[in-house]
Amino acid sequence: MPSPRHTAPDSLPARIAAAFEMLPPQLKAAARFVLDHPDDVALLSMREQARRAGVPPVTMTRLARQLGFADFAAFRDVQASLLRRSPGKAFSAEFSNRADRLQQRQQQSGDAALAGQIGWAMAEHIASSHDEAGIAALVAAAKALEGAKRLHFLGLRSCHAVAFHAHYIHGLFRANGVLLDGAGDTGIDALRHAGRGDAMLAISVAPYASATVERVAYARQRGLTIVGITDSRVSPVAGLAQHSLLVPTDTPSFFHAVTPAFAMAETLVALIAARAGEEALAAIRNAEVQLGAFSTYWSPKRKKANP
Amino acid sequence: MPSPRHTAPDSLPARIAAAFEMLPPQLKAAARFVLDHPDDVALLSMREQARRAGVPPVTMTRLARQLGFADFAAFRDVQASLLRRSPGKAFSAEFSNRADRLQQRQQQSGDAALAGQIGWAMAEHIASSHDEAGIAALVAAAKALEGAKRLHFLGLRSCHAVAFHAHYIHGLFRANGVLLDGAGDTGIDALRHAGRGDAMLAISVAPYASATVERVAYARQRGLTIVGITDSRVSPVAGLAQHSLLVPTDTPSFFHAVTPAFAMAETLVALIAARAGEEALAAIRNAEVQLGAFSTYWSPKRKKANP
DNA sequence: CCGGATATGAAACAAACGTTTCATTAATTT
DNA sequence: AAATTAATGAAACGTTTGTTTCATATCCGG
Repeated sequence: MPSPRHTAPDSLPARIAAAFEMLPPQLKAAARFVLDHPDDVALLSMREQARRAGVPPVTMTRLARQLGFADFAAFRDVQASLLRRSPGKAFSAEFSNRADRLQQRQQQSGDAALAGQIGWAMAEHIASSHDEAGIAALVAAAKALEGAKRLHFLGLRSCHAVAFHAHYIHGLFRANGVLLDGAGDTGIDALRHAGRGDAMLAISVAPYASATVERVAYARQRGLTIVGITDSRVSPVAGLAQHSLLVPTDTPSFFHAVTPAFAMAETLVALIAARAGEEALAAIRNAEVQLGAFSTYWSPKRKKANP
Repeated sequence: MPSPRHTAPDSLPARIAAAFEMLPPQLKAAARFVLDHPDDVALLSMREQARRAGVPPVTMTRLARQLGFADFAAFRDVQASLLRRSPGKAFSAEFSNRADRLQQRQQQSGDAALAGQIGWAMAEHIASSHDEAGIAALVAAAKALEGAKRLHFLGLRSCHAVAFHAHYIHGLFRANGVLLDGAGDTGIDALRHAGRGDAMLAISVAPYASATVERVAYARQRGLTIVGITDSRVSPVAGLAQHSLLVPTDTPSFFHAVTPAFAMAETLVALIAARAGEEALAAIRNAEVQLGAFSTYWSPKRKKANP
């Protein structure tokens, strides 16, 4: 027996159900199968579905077209994306609306399509890395870091920006952060005096900078608690870290996206701040005030109102 | 894309991870892809997975065998059954987790809820800033920047990481980028020799660093083309830039999220690279090869298999 | 009962699939 | 150094895929 599912008012299943009565008998048979076995659409070959539905293969093609898709493949793709555990699924209708729009956009010209896809990929990556399991890992990592005597930030090359930023915002409420940026090859010096009770946040995505790996290994050996933000559970730093925060990095562009790692770092530090309580909050406010005294920040000038 | 996931201790992914170190390099590449994209195993053709993993098709067959399956099909079937939402699964934690994920999230305790909300906000912000209008602005900005003689990157304080990163990835395919980081208060020097034909990418979100505003104003006066990544139509930088890319920055945390600005910068540079064509692409590849020659990047070492 | 439409499935199709084979290269052992 | 084993990818294999084509069957308004 098929598994009924309650669906959003204008979802694809709902659309099929609406069109159902208007279909010729054979297409109805095919549509019935699709409604009752939505998962199979993406997981079985079209011919296999036809077999199970008791219709010839052509009918599946015709059904897809009848529903407004160019292909059976197009139909299948939609079902596949609904099945993926990663993305929009976890999130509201707002998001899946956007998914639809993205599909339309794919037909646009090169630049716009590329930009749209990159943006979408990043949003999805962030959403998926902040899912249930990701958040659990995040909270655990925050707990592991908050008590550290010194917190070292390490990220080189494409990941340096992430380490830099994490260190910066961490510095708004805590004075025990150390950025291991290796300017003048001093990257490892601070670690000489570090040991048990200290911690490190290491960011590393493919291609992994070997200097990062070396330093993490060194830190590990010295007994630091290590949290890694990386792109695979088998990346070199994932192997060395007590806590690994995994972020997807692939994009339609030629670069690996660093944005998801950046997002993860921002969330992590925010979490540490939150756990540090009112004291930290006050420190953040205080930081801005102090900087304001030196006119670090711009403030709007009054203009004359129109007469 | 793709999404790494944190998994139960004895699940299939965990088994793969365990066997991972014993595998020869090519199989590792394949295994890495499988670990990082478990959904794709069931949803993509084997050849497509091989393409994405950067290995020849045979390797996927070999991987499946190595893991103890008779077929790639057998392996795929396991992954497919993990993906199905259907009956047998209906009682599993997996299913109900998903169904109620949003609701649960709201009831979660402070830390997890906060992390979830931050993640959601960031994903949302990125998606919304890559909408129709955002993309149009992005493409226009890329066009404006691609022809510049020199391209200056400016971002201070919380935005420095963004400028740094944009400069870094831009440097992978172009040699005309200049980072105005102002170390030792040299921030403005490079601008003395800049003028019409040059361009600037300025990143600035509230609270706006006044030094950034000053320098953008100076650049504008010297005739540079200016693209701003900022958080408001009425921010000081938006008023000075020919092209403004707007990013939302509010979060449930005490910090302004810089992630959306970071994402915008990454997309922008990717777009410039794409428009620069094959030449730029080759340069990017070349950059990685050259760095590889100095062993900048880590590459996996083989380990002995069990006797 | 006819005539023009719609509905249907068998067969043929190119394309893509997953696998096998085999020659070559890289490691390891003798 | 030589001998042996493991690892690798190109090419070719026979399947299976999803689609097109076309001839037949069915419907329905005259």
